[in-house]
Amino acid sequence: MNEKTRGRPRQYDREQVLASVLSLFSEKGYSATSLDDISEAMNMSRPSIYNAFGDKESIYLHAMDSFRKQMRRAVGKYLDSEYDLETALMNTYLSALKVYFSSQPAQGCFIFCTGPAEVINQPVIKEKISDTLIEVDEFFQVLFANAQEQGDYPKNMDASNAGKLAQGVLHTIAIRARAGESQASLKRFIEFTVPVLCKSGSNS
Amino acid sequence: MNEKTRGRPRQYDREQVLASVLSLFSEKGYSATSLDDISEAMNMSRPSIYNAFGDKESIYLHAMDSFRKQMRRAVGKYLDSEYDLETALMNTYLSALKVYFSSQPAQGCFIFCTGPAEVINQPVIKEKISDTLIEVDEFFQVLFANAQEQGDYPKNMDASNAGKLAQGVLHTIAIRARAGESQASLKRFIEFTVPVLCKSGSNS
DNA sequence: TTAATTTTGTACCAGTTCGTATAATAGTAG
DNA sequence: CTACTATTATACGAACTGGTACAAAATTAA
Repeated sequence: MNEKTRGRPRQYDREQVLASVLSLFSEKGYSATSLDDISEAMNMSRPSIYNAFGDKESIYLHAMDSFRKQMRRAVGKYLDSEYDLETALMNTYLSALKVYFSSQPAQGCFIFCTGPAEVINQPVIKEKISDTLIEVDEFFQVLFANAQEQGDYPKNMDASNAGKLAQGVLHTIAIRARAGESQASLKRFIEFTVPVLCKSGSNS
Repeated sequence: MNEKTRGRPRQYDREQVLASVLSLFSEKGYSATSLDDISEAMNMSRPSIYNAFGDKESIYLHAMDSFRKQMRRAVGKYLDSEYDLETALMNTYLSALKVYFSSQPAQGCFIFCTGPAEVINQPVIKEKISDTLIEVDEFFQVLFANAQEQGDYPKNMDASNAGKLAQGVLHTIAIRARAGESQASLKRFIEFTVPVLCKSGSNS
């Protein structure tokens, strides 16, 4: 890990500056953030940044990866099937809520609040967002499929679309948090929603 | 309507240039759109634009209003209580889907795909988005409340949160459309989701 | 006609944008 | 000590940014 390499040693910590730029992009979005802003936030000179992370778009993509990693750490454990569906969903949403409200004012989901604006003219960002959608859809789908095997969720329901709906809840929470809705209000929304997602179709 | 006023007559049609700039902002988002872009799209000189719509932020707000009006025209009729809940929801989503896919490539919802990125540093945009959230929440809430009165939806359910969830479906569809998910796939998603929203809680 | 009023077109500004060429710096390898 | 290598700092540049001063143009009112 701490191998000695040739050349002048870098003065920055990769994880740390990525966290800084993630926070910056999360606040201002992609287009409104300048390389000067980035340089200041990272405390690195422009050429160093370019050398380390590439151009602006590439920096943004690194920030997206960083955020995804953060979210995986926060909710990945709920894939372990020791949780029943309702608990897993509830914990997942509450963990996400914590992240969405982790700065003042709340900024919601970095990817789904700042990314979509750039999608039309930045194919690489579009690809990354699409990729994220798929990963999260699959995360939730597994939750529902597991529940089906354990008799916790009706087998005639489509776990794939159930997963999409579950991610949809995440999207709306993210947008609402960023738009100023209170954490308490969103928690109540989650408490309403989780049973709806779990019980749906049981009488069809 | 066509009253003669003093001064040089304007050469632009207000609705028309608003449609142009809406389309432009929808594609590029707020920050990535320059006044030169706007000037070209509107076919108006910079000072004329400033005189007619104010500064860039103000133009964006006008575009948001324009989009809201468009959506109201598209789905407003489903508030008429001659539709049952399931039909009203279904029609609303399908109408929205049409708007989200009305250009190539699909751009989803102008407000919820391009707006959130700007929210943190543009209080006025934040306010407008929050306002839109409330209006749409109320739209759906009325649908559920009406259904409750007609025995179509369980009275022990919270129509307010049901409305929020219904809008959440709109958000996720908008994001997914813009990220490249196909219209057919989203239509299937809607067909899965609507019954879930309607039947929820009937056995609690 | 003349004055008043509104919109339009030209031109400009100071500040910012992203990116890079060049050189200095700080370490390792032999 | 001398190469070699990777990172850092300075400085620059051409293009673009949002906004506006000013004068010309096109209409109505008197």
